[in-house]
Amino acid sequence: MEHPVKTAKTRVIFRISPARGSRQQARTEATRKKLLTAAERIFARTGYEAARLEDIAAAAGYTRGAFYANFDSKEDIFFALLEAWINEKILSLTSLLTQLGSREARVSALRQHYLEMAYDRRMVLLSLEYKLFAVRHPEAHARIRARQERLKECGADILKLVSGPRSHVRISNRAAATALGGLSHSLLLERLVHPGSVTDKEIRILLGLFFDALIAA
Amino acid sequence: MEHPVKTAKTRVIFRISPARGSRQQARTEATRKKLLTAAERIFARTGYEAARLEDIAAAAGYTRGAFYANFDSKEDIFFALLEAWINEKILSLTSLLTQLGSREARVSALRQHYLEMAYDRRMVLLSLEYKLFAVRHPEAHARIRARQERLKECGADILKLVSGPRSHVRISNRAAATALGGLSHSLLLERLVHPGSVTDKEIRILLGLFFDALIAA
DNA sequence: GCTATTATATACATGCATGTATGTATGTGT
DNA sequence: ACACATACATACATGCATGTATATAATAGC
Repeated sequence: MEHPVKTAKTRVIFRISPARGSRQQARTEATRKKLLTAAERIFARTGYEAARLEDIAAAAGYTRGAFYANFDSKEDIFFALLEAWINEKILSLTSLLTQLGSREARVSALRQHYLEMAYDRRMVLLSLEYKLFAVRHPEAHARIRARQERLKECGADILKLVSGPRSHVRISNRAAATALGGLSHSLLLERLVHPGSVTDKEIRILLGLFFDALIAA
Repeated sequence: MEHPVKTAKTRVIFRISPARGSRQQARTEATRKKLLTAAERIFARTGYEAARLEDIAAAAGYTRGAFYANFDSKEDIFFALLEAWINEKILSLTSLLTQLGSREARVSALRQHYLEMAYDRRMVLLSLEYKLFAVRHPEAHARIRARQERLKECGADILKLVSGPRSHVRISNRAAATALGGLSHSLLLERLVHPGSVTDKEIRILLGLFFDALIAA
């Protein structure tokens, strides 16, 4: 009716009965959220392709009925999750950016941030899923790209704040942020594949080494 | 017969009719190889899960019949490909290791090696597939781990040759090799996702920076 | 050249995940 | 309390990839 176009189920119901009981609305929102966090786990565990909708629903405590009441397809929830996830990430990054004191405080906070990235297993795996999906689905490329772009810009802004004017720079802040995130992710991935192949200490040293080299450059 | 155990189809036929015409043998070997290189392309393009056996066969110029004559399953060819691929990689690495002249020559050759890694699109995607597969299939973990282990050891050996005794070292050669490979891979992945987000020049600089920092450390 | 064997194709059966349609129960407005 | 909408479950239909069994084409030995 109103939407012949294939749109994601982002609460079209609002329009139809705007003043519906906020009780059910809250309930819906809750299951939607549960489904999203379940999807986060399942996608990270099994990967996008192998993930079954039924597993996602079950992990949230529902059946596929609840799923299809809230999302259109696997791709739909995949993108909804990306949206929610990136927003959250950006929030935490900008808070890191704004509540800064001295430059030194900023530097060490940022250093800490990249170090912590190397311990967020779910984030690494999910992030990889989105990147691989983007590479392999050119039509969806733009959507994913736009999201990750915002995150990267955010990281670059922070690095900029930290590294000062970067006079004799040959590397953009964006590239530096990318490289730091990439190194962090790949080190964690390595640990996931070969636990114990790289020690905690080594990760800290490697990341610190690279971080300092970039800041200094 | 000899093998009740579920073994990959690695030419059991040899035993059964040892002196069969080498004509057919060559033919079989050729299609097997074609299937493997096709699988390499398809796996890299679409990922392991989404890859269809029929596409692999078609990409090699056959149908699924030829596939099942040579391999047992998707997993079977996946591992066969890993085997072939790692062996090839190790060969090229050891050749790099042996044909070395001075230490300087070795260093620059190794630098070059890591730089080139950042342009081998197929390798990055494939490598990720194997790592993700290993993380997600604990039962297959060991097989993959063993292969990649050999490769990493090889890289570490080379770094060792290059970096000398590493007196005041806090980072193992293994970890350093891992980190370099990881950075290289993640930079290329970034370029695949966001072409143009990082320039060629920046990649060279970033990798060089990190490489030098590691050698110096 | 004829038979046996191997290499590949074709056709069929099965399973499984998706999506849809319908059912049911719980909440909501009047 | 009644009519109705919403949230979710259950059952069914479909499609598609896998795997297997059978058929055909190519090759080797005699």
